[in-house]
Amino acid sequence: MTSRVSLADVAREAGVHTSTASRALNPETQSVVNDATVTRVREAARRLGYRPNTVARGLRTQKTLTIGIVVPDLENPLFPPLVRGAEQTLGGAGYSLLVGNTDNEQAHTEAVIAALIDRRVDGLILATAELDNAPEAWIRDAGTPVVLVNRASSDDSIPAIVGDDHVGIGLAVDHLVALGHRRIGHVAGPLRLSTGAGREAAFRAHMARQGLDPGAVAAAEWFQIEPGEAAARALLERHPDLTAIVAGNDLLALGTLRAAAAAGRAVPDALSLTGYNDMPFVDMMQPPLTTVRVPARTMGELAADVLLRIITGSGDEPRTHVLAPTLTVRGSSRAPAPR
Amino acid sequence: MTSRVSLADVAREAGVHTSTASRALNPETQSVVNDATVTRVREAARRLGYRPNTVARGLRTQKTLTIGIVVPDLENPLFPPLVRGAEQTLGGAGYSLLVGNTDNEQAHTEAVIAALIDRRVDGLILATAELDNAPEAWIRDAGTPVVLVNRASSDDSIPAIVGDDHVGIGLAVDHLVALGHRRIGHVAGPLRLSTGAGREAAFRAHMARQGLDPGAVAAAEWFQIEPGEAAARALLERHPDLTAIVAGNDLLALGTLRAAAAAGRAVPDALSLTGYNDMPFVDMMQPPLTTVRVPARTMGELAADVLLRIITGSGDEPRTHVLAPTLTVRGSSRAPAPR
DNA sequence: CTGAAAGCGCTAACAC
DNA sequence: GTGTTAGCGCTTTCAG
Repeated sequence: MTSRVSLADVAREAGVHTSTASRALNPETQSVVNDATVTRVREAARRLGYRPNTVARGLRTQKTLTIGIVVPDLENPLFPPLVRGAEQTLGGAGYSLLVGNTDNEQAHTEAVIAALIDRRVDGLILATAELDNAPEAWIRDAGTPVVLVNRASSDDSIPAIVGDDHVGIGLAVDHLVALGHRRIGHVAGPLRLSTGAGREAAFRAHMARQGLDPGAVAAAEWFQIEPGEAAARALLERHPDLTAIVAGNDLLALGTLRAAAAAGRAVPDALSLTGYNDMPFVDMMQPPLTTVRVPARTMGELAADVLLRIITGSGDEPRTHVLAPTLTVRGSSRAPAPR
Repeated sequence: MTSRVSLADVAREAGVHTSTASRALNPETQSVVNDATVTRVREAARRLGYRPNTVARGLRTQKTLTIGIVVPDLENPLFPPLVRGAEQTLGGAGYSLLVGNTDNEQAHTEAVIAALIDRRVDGLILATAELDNAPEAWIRDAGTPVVLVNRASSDDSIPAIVGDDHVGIGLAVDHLVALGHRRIGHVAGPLRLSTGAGREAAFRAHMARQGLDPGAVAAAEWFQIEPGEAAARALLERHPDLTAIVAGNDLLALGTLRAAAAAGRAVPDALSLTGYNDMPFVDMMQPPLTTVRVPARTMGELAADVLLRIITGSGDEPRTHVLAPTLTVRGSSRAPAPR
């Protein structure tokens, strides 16, 4: 039970008052204390194996050195790099990370955020994608700093780290058009999520801009393989003449791959396909996926940076960052077969 | 600032003492209080938007309702399901999860664990694989309950949730032998990690049991693709006559795939390959990977269960659970080409 | 430079 | 059934 050593024990051992021990141990206030005393206290602390109680300190200082991060689904490969990036930056600054999963359920999301706020996290990184912004209102009430990641908010006073989905989808559409495709469909993500809705709107806009029919769209229930497969199947049945499909993310693209196989449409020979996110390992799939690259890890780091800036009140006004996506061309897209 | 409502505010609003308010709000002690009072207090709490301060409660009760989980690398696809499983089970019981990454560095691991203990987590799930058990000693000193996952400890009083690597590697070796392979190599994980060392030993044992040469082994620096590629390259140069390779995990198998391609050895035609873990998406690789399945999510749930049991002191002695792996045969293994 | 005293918000004896 | 009191372990005025 070495660790149940309290500051009082250290103070007694060093023959000083707890307040002095506190000052000697805290780098900030250490300069106020006699050098000899500092040494004596530190020595005692070391000898006793003293470890400060972060909970007690947090109660007193109203800072828990803990940040909450909320993601829809840690098993979606987009999120681990993001969490990792945030953890890295935050850890370097002495913060720990409380991670919450929401499964994209509104009710669950609110419960998770509430649990985090009850634990008095110093800040919150929200990577949830629900379009409904209800939580944001009462998070502000709670006075907890927030940064959004991978989605914007209707409340634009909240900083967000987002990829530019309009540009990204444009990259995919233009790539396919340049290859010679004209009948292009879209397997969209859930339209109740900002990423799903945003990319769908972008798809329609870019198709219209290209003078092409933007009507071949099917939305999946979730950003997962099976729903993507179902949506793609429906899309291919309704529009058998499509020569290419832009998927709303990589998991939907993998589902589309399955649906295409089931429909006897080999990718890329009989159907071109693009994904979104460039999540890990899609370069090793069969075929390797052409996809729009979103720098997930960087987004996590950036979100942490901005949050830290808000918390410490340092530096300039923290603002929304829009990251430019790039297109990674691989084997799943090629020129359509001549008719 | 709705949330800066304290229990004292609620008590005042309801016209009772804080202790009464506390009792009325706590389901455990609520029965002690007059029903009418309970209603009045709850009403006041609702009206004021009261949220309990978990930090203050934790200081008083010595329970933070927080569990720490330590993983080597969240970007290794093995771990998200594991963390997810733990989070699910823990969340249902009112606990939140602090997640720490170690990057497999001893020093970093200790710092992360220390940070968690300083935050007075109620328990710790360790999925780190370092063979050196140093941290375990002082975790016990701190009195924090621990469960190990994906590796055992030399201190067998610590419960662990592990897959049976000896059996798992046996499955892979026997599968390849049954296909007709005789010259089989092993791309091992880092031997300083329990999983790396354990699987390597298992490989040698099973090869010997089969009366085959167990000497074709190369260990990778890390459980990652590039180190796997390097180790596989070295192995194939040293033993060009190998017809099959058992990789220490799926990432190493993917690296081996690259090395094989670079050496002009098509998988599975000119080289059979097995992985380990059956991490997400390896079924969609080219070729789909034959691999030993480890139920990561179940392991996370089980670890959480056991930990909860220790914390609440309920039920029988928590013990180590050894989960039986299974072999998933896919496209990366087949009979060797006739010579 | 150091000690005394107060208090962060809550719960748990112990009274009445 | 409810109020009083004390204190979890720490930091931070305020005195001296």
